[in-house]
Amino acid sequence: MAYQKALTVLSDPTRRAVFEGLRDGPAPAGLLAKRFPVSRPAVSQHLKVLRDAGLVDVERRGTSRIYSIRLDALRELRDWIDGFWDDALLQYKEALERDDGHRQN
Amino acid sequence: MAYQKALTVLSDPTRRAVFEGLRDGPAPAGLLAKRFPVSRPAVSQHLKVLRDAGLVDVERRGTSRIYSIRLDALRELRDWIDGFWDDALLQYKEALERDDGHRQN
DNA sequence: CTTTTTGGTAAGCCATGCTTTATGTAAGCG
DNA sequence: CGCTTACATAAAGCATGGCTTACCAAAAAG
Repeated sequence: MAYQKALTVLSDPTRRAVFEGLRDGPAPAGLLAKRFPVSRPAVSQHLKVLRDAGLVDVERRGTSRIYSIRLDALRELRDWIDGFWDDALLQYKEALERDDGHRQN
Repeated sequence: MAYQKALTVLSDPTRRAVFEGLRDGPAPAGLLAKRFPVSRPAVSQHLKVLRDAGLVDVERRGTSRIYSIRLDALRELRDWIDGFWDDALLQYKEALERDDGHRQN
């Protein structure tokens, strides 16, 4: 049930942008920070939140820390959304059929 | 690019619960409100936010208003997550192959 | 046309949390 | 060893936003 944490964490635009910055591959914190109009500590804190939520991984290499997407939490979020979508779609189809049925009566 | 609004809106636990309350089918506002430990106006406000984000639809029937899931916004969110997931998975596989390659050298 | 039912709107309080500046830490470098 | 690089952590300010109480609106019932 960690999709809830993921949703909470991905709600902030800046943090979401930081996370999306890892979409093409791992990157060091500094490089991520330079892309956004907020201070470097701000990005650092966002990364911490993302880490605590299990959305990213860190690996120290020399003085820099390489961040990367972590699949587990992302998968839970995907599964939740997909399940929700499936239910909603099914609901929609059933509603259509009910309407057709009524029209025939 | 409405997945951003969806993510923002679904970050609040109560609001998310209200939204999930529509997962099994449409429901009137009052019935939704009774399920949660917050006041009815609070739920009303959450429903307004969900409506503004395009996540739910309203239909007036008598004095009550029937809320239901709206597919469009949900689909955008699903597509974003799925795309992100695919990219992340691809990244993971490439990383594995790189490691294997290094091991063989 | 008053009352009831079912909700939405307004105002205000208060906690959460995002941001910045300042400081701390650990690894490479000369 | 200092010094620099690269980043984290701490403290504080300030805005956002969720909750409650109080009030309003519209449809149905009688």
